[in-house]
Amino acid sequence: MAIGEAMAEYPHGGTGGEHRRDAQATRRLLLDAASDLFAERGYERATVRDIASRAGVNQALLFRYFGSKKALFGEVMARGGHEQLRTTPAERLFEVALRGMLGEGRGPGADRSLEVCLRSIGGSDEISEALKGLGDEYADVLATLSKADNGDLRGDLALSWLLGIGLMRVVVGKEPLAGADPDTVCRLVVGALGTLLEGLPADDAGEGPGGSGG
Amino acid sequence: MAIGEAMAEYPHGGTGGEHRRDAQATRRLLLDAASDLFAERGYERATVRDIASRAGVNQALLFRYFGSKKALFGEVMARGGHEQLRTTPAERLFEVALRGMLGEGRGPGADRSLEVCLRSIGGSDEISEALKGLGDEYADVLATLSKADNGDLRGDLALSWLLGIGLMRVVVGKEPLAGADPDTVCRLVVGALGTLLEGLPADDAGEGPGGSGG
DNA sequence: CCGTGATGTAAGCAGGTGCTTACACAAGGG
DNA sequence: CCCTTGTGTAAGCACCTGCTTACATCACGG
Repeated sequence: MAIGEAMAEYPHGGTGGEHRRDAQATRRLLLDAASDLFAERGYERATVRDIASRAGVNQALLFRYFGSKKALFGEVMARGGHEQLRTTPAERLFEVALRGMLGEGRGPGADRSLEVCLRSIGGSDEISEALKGLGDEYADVLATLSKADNGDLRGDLALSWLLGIGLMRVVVGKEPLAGADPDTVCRLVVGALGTLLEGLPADDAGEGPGGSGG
Repeated sequence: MAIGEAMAEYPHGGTGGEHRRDAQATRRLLLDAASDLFAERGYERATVRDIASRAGVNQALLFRYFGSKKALFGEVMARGGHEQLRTTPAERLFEVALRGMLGEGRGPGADRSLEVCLRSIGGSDEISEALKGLGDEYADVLATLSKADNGDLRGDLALSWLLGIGLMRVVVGKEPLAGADPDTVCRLVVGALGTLLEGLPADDAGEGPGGSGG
């Protein structure tokens, strides 16, 4: 995943498989490793030693290139994220983000920003601020889906549900939610949210309580 | 369980306000301090030194009386919690828990178990297991509010929203949700959940998107 | 009175954390 | 060639963590 995506051409034309001395390449190695570990363990539990080890470099380089663990976290969040926000129309954002959280299209390079957020809760206050910032961007878009005067609050509530579902499913692993079919979950949630955000394109939003097949 | 069963009369009949050498009393002091700090900072960020300091006793006593930080956490969770679960009828549980999370009736001695859960996410796996257990109890009750065949999944989804709202409001402090009127939030959420759990007593569940006054 | 045991305390230990420093190796230019 | 500059590395520092140990202090029984 992380390795081998830009190791083709080195400035000195190295043909060997060994990674020669290339600051940009090791920088990216560190960023990739940090992205993975932050998503897997959250900010606090991902140690700089683990990150450097997974990147295959010395941890001192991490501080030479990024200055501090927090700065590295900032670069990770700034790099990976926001594609989903930019490329997804508002009325599809909730479902796309929800399906991303439910594990669909969790390929390499997928946007795991929300996952990182969930696993980093309770860390330092500065981290919480960074996470609040990302949440704001999502909530702002979701708020446009309601014409009510408290549309921004409704956007917050929709985002809350999104994160709560991710919390229980990805972080806690609570059953039966953790093993539930993404389609079923999505249908139930989007249907219920139709009351809150009338701009959501409901599959079959009006379905009764006994509806959805498992 | 262990506390409060022999507190009233001291063996030496002490009438003074000063706490004499009383193991039960210091045990309770430690439990109270731990309860507060776990709720404020979560499990990991609440250190045994802070807990002992807030209790006004030496930290060695913490280990003498509880053995380990994890055991202390277990006693805290076993002591405070579950009153809400036992004393609240199923159809009111969601709203009561939601209002508790929204800050109403947050007096001393209130059940902050869910708050502790939220702030302790990402800690050690054993802690996550304990939190999953508490979540199971809530979700089981909520699941009874739907007659659908996937009622347990619907219960999980309702609990997810509850925790997600607490996450954004209490832990992250995201506006406008953090400062929103509990009544408004409750009305919006319970209304939307009416689609999911038909057993919820909706205030005015059928309200349209532009309804609720802010 | 002193001894015994429960209670409280200061100091320390082993391990982990983010971060720094002193040094080794590889290029490029004089 | 040597010297400078950029890159990689091992070792260590200062601090914090949960937890332990050796010691003081009080209540009570002889």
